[in-house]
Amino acid sequence: MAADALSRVFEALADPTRRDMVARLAVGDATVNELAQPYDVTVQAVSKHLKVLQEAGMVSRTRQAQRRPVHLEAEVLDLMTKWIERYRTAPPEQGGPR
Amino acid sequence: MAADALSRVFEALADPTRRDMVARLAVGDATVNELAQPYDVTVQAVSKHLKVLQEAGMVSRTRQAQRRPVHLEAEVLDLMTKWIERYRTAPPEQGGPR
DNA sequence: TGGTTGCTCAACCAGATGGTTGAACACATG
DNA sequence: CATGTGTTCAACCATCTGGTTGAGCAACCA
Repeated sequence: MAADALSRVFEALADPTRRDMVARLAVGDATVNELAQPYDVTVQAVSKHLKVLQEAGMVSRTRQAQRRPVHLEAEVLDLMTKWIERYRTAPPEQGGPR
Repeated sequence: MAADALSRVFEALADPTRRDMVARLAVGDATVNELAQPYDVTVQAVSKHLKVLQEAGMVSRTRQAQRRPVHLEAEVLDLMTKWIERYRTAPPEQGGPR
């Protein structure tokens, strides 16, 4: 995949599992195990997904004993929004991109 | 890649070349050759990129003699915007997603 | 100390992606 | 009809992706 920030964010959200995780994290921080629970994949696979989100700057990790809670960092979404606003058909307000 | 519409749109825009093409098409329709001109790849490669954009519903093709002009269909971007708005840190207005 | 829990790293695999070249199709024009 | 232009299709290739299993590390607990 291309290495630029915008590409990483779009790429990260191109996977429904990852979008789902973002939705889950919007409710509150969660551990890898908690995030893996709804899905029919191994914890390792979920850990990989998180790595993608982390490299896109969308989540951060802390340490809490042996747990590594995941925290949503939604600021990067604004990067995408700024790009998209330029090409939307239905401008949310006049005057170009916010 | 996952087959759902939202994933296809995110995926399509995860490539800087394709984003660039969208930017070019926002100015006006263009043929495959015109679109390929700025890039250091074959016309076939550009044709493949267009196929991705088309399958994401972001462009349509007509026929004009032997040319097949490409037209931007920006409506699908709203799909993405709706998703994103839910998780942005800086809500453009109160009251949840538009 | 030794075991258990939470997580990551490494190696591997099947399938997708983005590029190539070469051939073919569609249409206009000599 | 033959040739040139614009585009796509097919086959191939290297690399990436999303999954697996197995091993290992870090921190708590008995």
